Amino acid sequence: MISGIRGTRDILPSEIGRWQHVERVAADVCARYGYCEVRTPVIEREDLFAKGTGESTDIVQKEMYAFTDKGGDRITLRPEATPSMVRAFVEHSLEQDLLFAKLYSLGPMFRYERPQKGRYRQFHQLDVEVFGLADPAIDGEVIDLAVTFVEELDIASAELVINSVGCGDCRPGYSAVLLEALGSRLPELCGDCQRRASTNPLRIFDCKVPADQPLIDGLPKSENFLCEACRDHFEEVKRHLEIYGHQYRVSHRLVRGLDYYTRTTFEIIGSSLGAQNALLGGGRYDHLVKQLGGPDRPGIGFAAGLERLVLELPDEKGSSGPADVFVVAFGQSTWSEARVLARDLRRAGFRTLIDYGERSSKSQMKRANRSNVQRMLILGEDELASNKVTIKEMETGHQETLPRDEVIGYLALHCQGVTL
RNA sequence: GUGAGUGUAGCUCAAUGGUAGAGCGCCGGACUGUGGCUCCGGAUGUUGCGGGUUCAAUCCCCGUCACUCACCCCA
Repeated sequence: MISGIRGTRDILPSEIGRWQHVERVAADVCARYGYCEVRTPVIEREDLFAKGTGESTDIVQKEMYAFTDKGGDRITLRPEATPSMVRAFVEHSLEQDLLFAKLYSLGPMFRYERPQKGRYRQFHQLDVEVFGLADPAIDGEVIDLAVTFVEELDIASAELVINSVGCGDCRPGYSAVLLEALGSRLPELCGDCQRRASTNPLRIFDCKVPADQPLIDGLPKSENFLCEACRDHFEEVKRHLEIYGHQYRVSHRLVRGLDYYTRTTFEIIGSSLGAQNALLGGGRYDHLVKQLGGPDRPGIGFAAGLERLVLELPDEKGSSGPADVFVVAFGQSTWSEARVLARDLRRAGFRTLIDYGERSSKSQMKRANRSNVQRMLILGEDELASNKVTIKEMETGHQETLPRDEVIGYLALHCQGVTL
């Protein structure tokens, strides 16, 4: 037996309904907000992520599935979608074609990490991106889309957290302020924090080591060090969230791990996910498009982890419901007609089951019962002779015999969600 | 990459240094034209894999793989 690869999973029939539900809501919400779906390849040139995601990030340094293909090119399985979306936007000059470059995509990403609750090596994201709009109104609308998406999935107790990480003008100054505030106490922090102090001081705020918290809590808050433009932008984003009536928490500790973020960052946190608790996260990236060789266009977007959303979905969501009808052949001579009947019902739009192997009527009915079907349609020799069928409702046990050409009419009345 | 815990039937789990059992599920029958309830019968395991200790290992030891959780990182 050859098993699946570590960190990958099979999504089985018992779970697929929940996935389809999440994907359907995602596509639906995006369409209502004016987003166009795009699908980009799962393989890209390694450079795209080195330049886009950032050479210094863990994702690029140690988590990419990268290889040399037969032509000698360095290829990688995409670890995130944003650089691909930027590439597609630039490569096809989409800003010429679209009134607004509002795009979304749904698909698998790959990172070589140790699997954990809500974290897999192949995982799936909804990726939402907007190019060319710097107005804080779009920040507000993107966040509103994210909140609406999570709400429409009926995910309870999700929390919206926002922050501004500033821009190229003010962030270096703030980093320096942080280092200065830490000063001689830096060695008191954990090893990771000391490493962060030299690579990206803001990320000290990500630290979860309990002993470090008092010192970190005392650090100067980013809000007080934003430049005027960034501060105004952030205030406007907050104003828009208030227009929409969304609850949010400002956390100066929300500093995201990717290099390209500027100004607005946000996350929606789930409640039952364990350590990997971000349902979705994103932010503004005003220099990424240019950095990847495109025109100087701002961008903003987020990625939502579908595994995590499926995990947080209420239990009853996405159950596909029982089939409409189970055709039971009573007697050896009725099988051919029973199969034609089942075929006709299927063509008429009803979810129809029928047994195989010419098993006894008893065992067919046991299967019908086990299949949780709503009703049996019994075709026996008596019915065959009179061109009728017997319909038995499983729940009540009520049954009646009616002419065969009235069956579809009967089912149309009694089945839900059928279009004829 | 680091740490901890766990791997026994399809599922949930027992068991003992002497080559494994229950419940649920599954299949059949009682009930040959009526499912669910009940009763009766039946099938299924290289005890994750490899090695070691031992007369003998599912149990003890080592390795490995997988899963789970946490670190790291992030969706």
